[in-house]
Amino acid sequence: MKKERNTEQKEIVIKYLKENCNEHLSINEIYNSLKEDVGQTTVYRVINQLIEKGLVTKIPLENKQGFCYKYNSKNENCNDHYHLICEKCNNLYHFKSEEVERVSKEAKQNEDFEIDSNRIVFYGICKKCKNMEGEDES
Amino acid sequence: MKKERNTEQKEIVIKYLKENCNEHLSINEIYNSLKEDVGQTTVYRVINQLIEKGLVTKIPLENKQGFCYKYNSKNENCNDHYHLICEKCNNLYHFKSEEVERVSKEAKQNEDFEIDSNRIVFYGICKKCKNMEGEDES
DNA sequence: TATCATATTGAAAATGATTTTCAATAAGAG
DNA sequence: CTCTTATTGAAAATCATTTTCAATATGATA
Repeated sequence: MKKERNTEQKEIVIKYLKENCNEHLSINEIYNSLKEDVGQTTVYRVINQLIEKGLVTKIPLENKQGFCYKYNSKNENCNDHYHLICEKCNNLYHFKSEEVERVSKEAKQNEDFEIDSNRIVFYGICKKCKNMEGEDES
Repeated sequence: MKKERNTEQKEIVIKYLKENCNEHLSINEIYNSLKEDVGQTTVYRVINQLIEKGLVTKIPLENKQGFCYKYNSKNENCNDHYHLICEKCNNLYHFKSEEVERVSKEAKQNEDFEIDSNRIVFYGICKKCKNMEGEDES
């Protein structure tokens, strides 16, 4: 039963995540913004602590290895949308859907699986990349 | 315009993937099964070729870095289910849902985003882990 | 069938993301 | 103020994946 301590670095990371709670950040984005005050190892550590507490959501990147992270501020409107990741450009889009709730219910009923609404991600092709298709293969 | 060649190794990997087309395999599982005939680098290379052709789907692992792969045999019933990954045990479950189709339509209409039906993954907690909850924190 | 250009292979090295190690520091309880 | 120990950060270790490059094998062509 170790007691967690409050440190300057932890506060800085949390502050930054809160300020950018509607973006999905890579470790590098976070570290580069804070590198004068917080080491990379610590960024990883603080974020992992926050994930354990359920305060941060980790979303796998497409194609590349690595993840992006997002602070789950329950006051903000971060629970009412889902995610679309484009397989071509890797961009992440927010997606409001009325049907997703029903999918969650189906999963619970049929599979007894509790879907984590913060972690619903669909992969595919975004508008931009769809329009560019064929431009490079004429 | 390089012409692709047919090699023994390529055939071995493809054969193995086809035989296990209803499982999601990590590179290690594949490599360990074939290591007497195919090198690891080649496993990676062949799989990447198949992904480019759309014959193999790559799904990010949860928590861990890395991916798992699955052969998309269009004859088999691999297009009629989606995926649930447990955040605790990392197990992957197949999930049949009638609602998911509607979500895809919504995404197309509202966001002009073409969801790749082979790559729909929901994260959450599976039955087994839900039941175990609390056992380690009394 | 023999020859040849080059795609493919695999071991080793390189890369990139993340974790571990460990000595130095600092939080906070007493 | 002191002391225990959680935390930090640089460097090393680890793990997944890609790149390099010399050796090999494919398949087109003579």
